[in-house]
Amino acid sequence: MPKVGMQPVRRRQLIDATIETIHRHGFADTTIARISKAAGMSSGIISHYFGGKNALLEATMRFLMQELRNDYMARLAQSRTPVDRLEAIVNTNFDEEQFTPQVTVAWLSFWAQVPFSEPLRRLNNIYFQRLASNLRHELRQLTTDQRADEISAAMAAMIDGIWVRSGLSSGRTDVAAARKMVLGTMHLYLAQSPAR
Amino acid sequence: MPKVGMQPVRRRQLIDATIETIHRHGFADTTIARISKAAGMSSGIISHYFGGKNALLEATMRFLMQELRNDYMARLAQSRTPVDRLEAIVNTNFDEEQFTPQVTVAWLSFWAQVPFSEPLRRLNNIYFQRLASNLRHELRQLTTDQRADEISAAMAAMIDGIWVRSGLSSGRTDVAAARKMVLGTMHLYLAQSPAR
Amino acid sequence: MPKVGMQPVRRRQLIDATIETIHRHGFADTTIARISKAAGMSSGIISHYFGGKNALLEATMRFLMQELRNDYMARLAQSRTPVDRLEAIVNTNFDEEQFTPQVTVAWLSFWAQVPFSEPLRRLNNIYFQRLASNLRHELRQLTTDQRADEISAAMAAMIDGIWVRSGLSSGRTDVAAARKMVLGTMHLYLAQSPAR
Amino acid sequence: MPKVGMQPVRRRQLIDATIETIHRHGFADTTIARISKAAGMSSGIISHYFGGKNALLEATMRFLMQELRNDYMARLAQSRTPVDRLEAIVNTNFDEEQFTPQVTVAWLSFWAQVPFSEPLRRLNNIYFQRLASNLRHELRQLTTDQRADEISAAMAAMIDGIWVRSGLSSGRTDVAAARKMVLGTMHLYLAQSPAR
DNA sequence: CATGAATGAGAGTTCATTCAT
DNA sequence: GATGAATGAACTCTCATTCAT
Repeated sequence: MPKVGMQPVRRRQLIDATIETIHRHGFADTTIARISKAAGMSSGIISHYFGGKNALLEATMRFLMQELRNDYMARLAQSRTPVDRLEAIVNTNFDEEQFTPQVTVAWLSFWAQVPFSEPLRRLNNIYFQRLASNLRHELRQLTTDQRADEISAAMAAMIDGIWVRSGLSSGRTDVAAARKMVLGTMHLYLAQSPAR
Repeated sequence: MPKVGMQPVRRRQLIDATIETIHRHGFADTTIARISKAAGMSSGIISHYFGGKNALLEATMRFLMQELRNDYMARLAQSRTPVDRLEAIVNTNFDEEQFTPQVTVAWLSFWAQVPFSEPLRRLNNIYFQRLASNLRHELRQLTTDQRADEISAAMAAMIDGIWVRSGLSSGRTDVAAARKMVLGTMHLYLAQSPAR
Repeated sequence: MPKVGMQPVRRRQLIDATIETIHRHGFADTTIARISKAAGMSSGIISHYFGGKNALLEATMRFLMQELRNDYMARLAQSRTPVDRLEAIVNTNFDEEQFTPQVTVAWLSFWAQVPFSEPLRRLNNIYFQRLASNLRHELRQLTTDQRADEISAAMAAMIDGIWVRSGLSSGRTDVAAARKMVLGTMHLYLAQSPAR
Repeated sequence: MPKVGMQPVRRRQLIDATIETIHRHGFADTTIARISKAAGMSSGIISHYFGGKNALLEATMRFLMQELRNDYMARLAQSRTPVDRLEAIVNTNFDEEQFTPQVTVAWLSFWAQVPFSEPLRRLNNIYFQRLASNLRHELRQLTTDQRADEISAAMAAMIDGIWVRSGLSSGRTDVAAARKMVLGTMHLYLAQSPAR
């Protein structure tokens, strides 16, 4: 009997190889041949496990989102106040493990495809909505709904802006500075906002 | 008799066709055949005028930057105070003419290529540095150097974040709201900053 | 305890699945994966039992010929006169069980491969020679050798022509009409032939 | 300016190369690479002129039908009586130029695809209907409608049967014998039929 | 100056076969 | 005996580039 339970392992290996390949060669030059070689497997394996290149790319983006999600849930468990949870959200988006050139470059690549791929668009909408919803929910406990929405929008734009700029810079971006910038802006806004 | 001075016209037509094609089909599916068809010319013309596809893409990104630059220079001529000029910078980045889905989607595409194309990286660095430099220069007249740098970084991140999010949303983004968000944040920061 | 005598059963199941698959997807799209799935077995089983895809296809064509042969032998046992036996030959070729879309489409597929496969060519030659030989043997008892050969050739061409046309038509061909056409032609020929 | 008017020449060259390749390697092993090599051109040319392999195959079958049609029209122009025209039909189907191993093997290949390709099915239906219609039209001037239909069916089956058997035999089939067999059967039938 | 026919390398995908279990 | 994971060669199609006209 063949080895059982290899599926999740192989899928994970291929997703890692995809991130690696996007980072090294760029989305446009991320080919099946390069991914499978990076994973140390044959080219046929991708169709075998994912059905095709696009499905692997979607799975990779979904995986990146899930990593953010997992990180957030872990941090959330240790947060008690709304401000704690807002910090958890920001810290998740600038986690030392996730906020690497590999990952930010991959996100940039996916974002460029989003307007032309329905599955990627759907995935990205989930990310956008989840971030906005999480921010709004906590902010609304601290100030008026309208003000909370404004602050949420500003924070979300700033977070994504830092991600883009990180993808575009060579070298690692300063995680602490990024957190400080977003949280600093938030506190500035909150200080000027009517309490709930 | 050959037409004289057609070169700039043809080049401009091809650049417009490139932006149009990126917006319609995405960067990956932007082919020589599609661009030349959109421009109503033959496929050979691109090598003829630009030497190759990549050179046309670089010229297109350079053109987009130049448009921003031109717009900024025009607004600058009418500005007297540092705050006026800061508003000019922000308004330029959210100009009704430039801040369209066509253009934001094109920028997103170029950004995704930047980490893998030396010419695009150079072009983007010019954009980044110019924006930072312009912002810093004006802000330093209003507060301390360190504070000015912080505010400049926050504003730049926010501007790029709004651009990304605009490229990723279908439909046009609200220009006035974008301006208000960035300038609002700026004024919030300045209000908390020591005057120069 | 391993099951004994499974080999013939498995082989027969795979041959049936092959005919089914050729009929459903066509020869070109008859893959190992499809055959084994239709048979409810693993893909490896075909190499296991037949050594490879081609050997299975040959075995399938051989099986179809054998079915015709068996049918003919059964009918022959009940025939007494040359004309009876000629009718047996024709009826065998248009037997309700064999002369189905499944089988005629499969024959068509095999015929198209015959010019390029030595094993299939050999098998088909057996079919051709057997049919001609059977027809000739009976006809030579009714008329001159030369005339018998002419009639045999005409009948054989007509039989194969009806098979082709049946494979090419959707829906079942009228078995009775086919028999009547071939036997009618035969009797027409015989009526004009010198008796032996 | 590029050469004009090459399109029909190139298309014809590729169709010839397709027939040649089918005859030499079989339908299943008729690849773009082999066809273009046989035509002395690059592999990309097929997509350029036909849009894809399937379209080339359809065009090839259509070409073979058209050749038969042209031959028939030429013979028809010299025919005066219904029997003359019936002979023209038969002679067309066993023309020395058309009835070659190359062509009969190609037809066999197409026939095997007909049940699985809508375009090929449509083309073949045209061939079938045209042959039947031509035969019936002439025969109905010689005997009753019902009898004419019977004779037409018998002749059509015999013609296709001879084509199949020709494709399956190595070496050329005797054209004269084929004509004699079909026309002989026809006259036999007509001699036994009530005059109109 | 401008065309578009032609090329051929490289892409994603399919699939018969192998073999450890 | 039987499985199905894994391979990699071969396929069709795409496309940037070249160049004769």
